[in-house]
Amino acid sequence: MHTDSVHGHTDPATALARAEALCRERGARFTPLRRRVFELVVEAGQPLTAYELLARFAEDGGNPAPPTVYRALEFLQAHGLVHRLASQNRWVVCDHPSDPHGGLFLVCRTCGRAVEWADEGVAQALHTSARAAGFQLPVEVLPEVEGLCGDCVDAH
Amino acid sequence: MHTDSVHGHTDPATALARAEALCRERGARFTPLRRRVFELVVEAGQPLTAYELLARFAEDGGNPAPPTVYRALEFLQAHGLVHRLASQNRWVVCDHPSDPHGGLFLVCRTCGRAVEWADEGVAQALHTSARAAGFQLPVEVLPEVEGLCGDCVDAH
DNA sequence: CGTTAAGTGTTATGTTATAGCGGTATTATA
DNA sequence: TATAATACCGCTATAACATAACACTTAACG
Repeated sequence: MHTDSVHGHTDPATALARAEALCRERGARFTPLRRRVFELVVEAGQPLTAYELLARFAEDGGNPAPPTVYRALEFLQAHGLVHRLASQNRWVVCDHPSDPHGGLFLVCRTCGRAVEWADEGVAQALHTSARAAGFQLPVEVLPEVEGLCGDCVDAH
Repeated sequence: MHTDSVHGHTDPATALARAEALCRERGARFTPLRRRVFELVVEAGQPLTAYELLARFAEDGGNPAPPTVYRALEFLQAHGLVHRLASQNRWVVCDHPSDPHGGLFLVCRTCGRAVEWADEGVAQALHTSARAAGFQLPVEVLPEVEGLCGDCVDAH
């Protein structure tokens, strides 16, 4: 029942095509720089810091300064193509940029991998709890929690 | 039914006495420095950055370097006397250091105030969801979500 | 094709956090 | 109580994360 609620396994080419289509649809410019940043985040397959992205540009022979990368990330985030993991200072691809986001990020304390897990139960519990506390939450909330992923549990 | 599940309104003297007792009980040293850091966090009544704490020491005429404050905060956190809001890079007092922590942090986007709201429903939903994703979470999880507090909603 | 807005390069700087060393105070142990 | 072991803290330096501000280029749109 939860088996198809996980995201995170789209292949890079598909993700890129989807991102491009989404931007075209919205009249947003998927420039080479933004495309490259997105591609790097997709290829990483796990959350990256902005400075790790800078380092990968350097490997390419490129040499952008931090603001360049941060601006691209902000653009991608604004269009739902990546998420910022605030608790990790890292950025991660979103594989379902057009779907609603009710759920949570599960981040493995050991290997660092993050899974975006859709679950209306969590979203509802959060909203109910927040309302009881007098808080108004945005429609989409994506809390981040740290734990151990299955692989790392198995590996003791 | 949720009316007594909020924390955050203990007066400073009580909080200090409680912290001191808890440390004595555990054989942990509640040194003047740690006491002072705790006191500053309590008095603030809202989440503070480490550098804001440093600034308050400076007002006192003190002059500690960052590691001094970070170390004290780590100690206090280890004993459950403060929480680190990872998404905010801020630290906030915990008013119920001996009780279990199932719930969430509600942080106001506008005024910055944070409320630690106990709610087993949220904790359960998170654990259920995490298990479905193959993750193992620590017993106590305290996700942070941003929204608008009642006061800031009222003030438009 | 010229005007405007958006995007990017670049420099500089601000903010948050930690490594590591050496000295002092406290605790444990004999 | 002497002394060994440990915990604590001051301090310097630097790492890691993030943004302000301005100049220049390119794309969008009449």
